[in-house]
Amino acid sequence: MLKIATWNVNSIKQREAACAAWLKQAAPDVLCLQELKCQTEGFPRGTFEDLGYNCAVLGQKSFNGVAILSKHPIDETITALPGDASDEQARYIEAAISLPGGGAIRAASIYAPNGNPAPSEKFDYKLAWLARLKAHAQTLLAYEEALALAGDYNIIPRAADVYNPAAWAEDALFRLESRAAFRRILHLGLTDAVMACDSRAGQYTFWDYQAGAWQKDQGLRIDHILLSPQALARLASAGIDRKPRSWDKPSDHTPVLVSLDL
DNA sequence: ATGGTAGCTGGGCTA
Repeated sequence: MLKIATWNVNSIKQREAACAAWLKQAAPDVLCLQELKCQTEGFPRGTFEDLGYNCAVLGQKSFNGVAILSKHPIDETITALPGDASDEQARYIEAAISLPGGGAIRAASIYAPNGNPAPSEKFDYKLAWLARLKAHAQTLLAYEEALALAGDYNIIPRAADVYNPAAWAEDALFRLESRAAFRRILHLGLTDAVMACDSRAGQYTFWDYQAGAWQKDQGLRIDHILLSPQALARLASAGIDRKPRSWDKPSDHTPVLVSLDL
């Protein structure tokens, strides 16, 4: 069984120990990380290599930053989302991974822009970035491989994925433009793995640090794993591990996980 | 009620 996970850690330096602890207990084959908030050279590579993971890292000073950890060999890495050579934000990394027995899977770690306030230049950047992601996803789907696009999409797909939809109607995470952009990506032929297994409301992946959001379970489902048809055909289970959000000094996000029969 | 928290950085931005 191949386990692929995604986790926005909100600073890998603050979350290095938690990340190592979670890797030991959940033992994913692949972990996509977002919001490293460190430069590539500052990534605590040794900690993860000691646990048996290869690391592909795209860092940036202060903000953003994405990585892919893999127990299996990483053959090829792409460190930019095509479509805008002037975009310097570290929000996308993709790896082709060889599996034991001769198979392979392609995985991307995605950190989509937040986009608030909306409307604004930030919101325009979010929508443009999502359009680039759609174009690239179309390219990848043409390979007809097992593919997982995993990460923090900063999009609440449905009203059932937010504790108070009315309060979030004008937020960049829930605006119709954002949800439409997400839906256009799905319509290429990708499947939201958690929804494919269980479409109930309240499967949150993020709880704000403020106002006791975690204690009141006032969360959002904004972290997603999208699968190609070849990966979906092998989907065994998908879910959210809430435990790390309850730990001391947590990230505001918690991991999302899929198991594939590969 | 224009707060409240966290991280990076060294004042303000991002989320």
